[in-house]
Amino acid sequence: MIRLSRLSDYGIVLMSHLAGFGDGEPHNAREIAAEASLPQPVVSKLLKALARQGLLESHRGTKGGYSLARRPEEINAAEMITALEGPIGLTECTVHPGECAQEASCHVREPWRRINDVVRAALAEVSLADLAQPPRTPTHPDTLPLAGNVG
Amino acid sequence: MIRLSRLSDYGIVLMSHLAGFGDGEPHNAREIAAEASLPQPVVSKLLKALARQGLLESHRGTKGGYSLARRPEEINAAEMITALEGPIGLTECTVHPGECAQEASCHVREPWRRINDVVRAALAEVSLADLAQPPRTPTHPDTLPLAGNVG
DNA sequence: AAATATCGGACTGTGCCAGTCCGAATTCGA
DNA sequence: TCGAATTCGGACTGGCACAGTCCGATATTT
Repeated sequence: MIRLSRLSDYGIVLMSHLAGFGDGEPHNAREIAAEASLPQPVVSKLLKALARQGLLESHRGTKGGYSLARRPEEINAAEMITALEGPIGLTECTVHPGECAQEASCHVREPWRRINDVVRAALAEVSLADLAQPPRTPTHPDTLPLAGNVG
Repeated sequence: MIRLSRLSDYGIVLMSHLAGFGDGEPHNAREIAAEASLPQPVVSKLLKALARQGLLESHRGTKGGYSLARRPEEINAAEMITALEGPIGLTECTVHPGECAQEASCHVREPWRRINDVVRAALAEVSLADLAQPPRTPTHPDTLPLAGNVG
């Protein structure tokens, strides 16, 4: 259904919570889980994955935890989704060329590729800062790319 | 993975084949299956679903089959996807509000709604005619909405 | 040394997807 | 009027990815 998996959705919520803290300090999985009202094992798993992909920095030990690897303005939705569930692509052939037997004769492939690029671009325009802010007061109201396209 | 299901992908390919025939005549499932090199039961199932959603007209009997309910220019990708796999929405709460326990306190919801709208709009701009045409000669080259946004 | 974290992976159940199949209803042609 | 071809509507099944849990090892702070 062109839907991201629930875990990925959670992951982005977690990122927005981390951005919301404002400090650069590490926060541990338990704290973030409580903040987001999500089960702690799930949160652990997601934070692990995000750190592995370079969006978070991990800090071991007693006062350890996770902190954003970059400023919220420098992290976008496309990155997060890619980190959480692999390359963005509506169709199989966009992500894994060559696995579809009828690629050569497929007339629909090129249009889909363009559509994919548009979706990807739309997601790349949205920063974590935009996601973390309350709806009515975005960080960069003038440059928020979605405002003009939505009714 | 923000991916449409394989069946939906097939469904759109089938629609583009039907558009490619050019005539308004009904074509049966076996013929279309052969055209698209897909198993016939799958094709049957998909055509059934598309007809049920009003995108195709079905004709029973010996010379029966399926034909487009509207002209290819009047059918867009968002419709086809919606018909094949339900409402377009990246997150659960966009499609089924009220099922997520933390909707009230979720800061990310509103931004996601805007992103959804952008994705949906992008898909609505692409007509079946655009999909069915060979890549380099779209029906409406000047109004094809994707051209400007892609590198 | 003890406590607290992450790290890395294995593990399991559930649900949806992909695909098949069948009987009934409908239409066309002879 | 009969038979053939086709859609229609639904049930059914196997497989696989997702969702979520758990544990031992490692690192860091006190």
